[in-house]
Amino acid sequence: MANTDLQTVSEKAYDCILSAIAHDKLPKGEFLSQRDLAALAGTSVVSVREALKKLESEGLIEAVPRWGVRIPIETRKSLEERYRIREALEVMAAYLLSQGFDSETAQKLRDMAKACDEIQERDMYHIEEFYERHQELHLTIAESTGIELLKKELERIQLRSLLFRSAKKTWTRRLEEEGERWHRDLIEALLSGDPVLAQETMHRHVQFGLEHDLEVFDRITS
Amino acid sequence: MANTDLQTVSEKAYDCILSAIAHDKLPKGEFLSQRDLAALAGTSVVSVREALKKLESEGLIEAVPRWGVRIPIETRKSLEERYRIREALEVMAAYLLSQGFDSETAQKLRDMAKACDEIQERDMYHIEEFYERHQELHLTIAESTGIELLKKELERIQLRSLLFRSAKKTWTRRLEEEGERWHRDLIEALLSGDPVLAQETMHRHVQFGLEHDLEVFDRITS
DNA sequence: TAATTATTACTGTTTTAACATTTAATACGA
DNA sequence: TCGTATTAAATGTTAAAACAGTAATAATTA
Repeated sequence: MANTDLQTVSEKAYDCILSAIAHDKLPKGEFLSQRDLAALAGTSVVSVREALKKLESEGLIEAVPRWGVRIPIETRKSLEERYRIREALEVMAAYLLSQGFDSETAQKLRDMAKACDEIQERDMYHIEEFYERHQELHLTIAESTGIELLKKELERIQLRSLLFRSAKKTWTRRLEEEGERWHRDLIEALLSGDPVLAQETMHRHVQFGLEHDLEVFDRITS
Repeated sequence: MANTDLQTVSEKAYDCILSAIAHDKLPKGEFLSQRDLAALAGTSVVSVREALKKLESEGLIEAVPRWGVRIPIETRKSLEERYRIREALEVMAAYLLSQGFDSETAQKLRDMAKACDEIQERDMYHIEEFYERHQELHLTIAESTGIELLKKELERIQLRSLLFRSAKKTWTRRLEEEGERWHRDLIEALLSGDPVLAQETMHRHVQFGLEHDLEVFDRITS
């Protein structure tokens, strides 16, 4: 087969634009010039158009035929909708995981949960690292179900949170009030063997995440 | 804004290839020539590449960089994985719908369910129409929750079933054995106001769909 | 001066052609 | 006849230019 090491020019453009979105280098809500994006990425227009097609499928940009593309502005509703999909997928993951797992993955999940809790307790200003580990933990949960598509879809949905990431530079009081064994408790519920407990705990976990993000959102937009 | 009536050349290529997949005009599992696809669609190569990018994001083709694209061969596992995502989304839809709806949508759903049941009872050889109405009903359920993203994601996942559609030209005994108020019962459970009953009924409904498709799949591949 | 027309400079879109790599076939030599 | 080298055709990929619209500006006219 082909050498999959060196990335395609189109992928390079994708990474470039994605990074620009993540670091708030691009204006939101207004249409972007594809030629400017090509200049930014150092590629031709068709390569950025391929990249934009992928970004559109991930919900990171919205495209209007014959008009252009723009980065959607996060709203309270888009936040809630995204969390509903997350909840659906993650509760399913919790159910499946509670139905069967090997001791190896169990240990891995416990370790990752512990790492999450410790970052949160040790230094609550390392928020970037916390979010990274937190997302990694949730993706690993999905992966551990054996349903590959579940991880893939969750990853896709989670990518949208980049639209809101730059805003989440600070903790909310909610996070501090959570117990110091927050994620470890989640994992233990998932590994308890009780599907109802697993689903219920995951439900509350995601629900908490939504409320947290909404609090940040309201603070910013006010 | 722009005239959204006339479709883009890229969209035309998309429709063309999608139709070709749905009607089994393209070989599965082996790599396809993009130039041939361009000739088939009557467009240039870059336009079909844009179309392929979208098809890839929907899981209808898989792409290997610098190598090509091919239509994935449906397997027992891919079937099960897809149904797991469906279940996650649809159970969520059932929960949300049971929590609140207006009488107008309730009536619409009852009508659609009745239509489904009647097609099934009247003439069990109109399978194409049945599947169309059935899918329409489920999408309307998702839509009625008010979470637009839920319908969108379900639509995306359901599109993958095209890979298997050509095989589903016959009923299985399972379908005949189902009660003649099958879908009406589902809708009544969703509208009962009891979230647990709603979720549980939807769970069984999707589970039944999986078992049905698996039966067809096994019959074909043996 | 105000309104209208024409021109210019942008936009997204699409095609054509060129590039780079790989597969297949042919020709050549032992 | 077998094996190797060379050539030819085909592939995915990318860039550059042409196309088709739109918006804004400049020019012209009433």
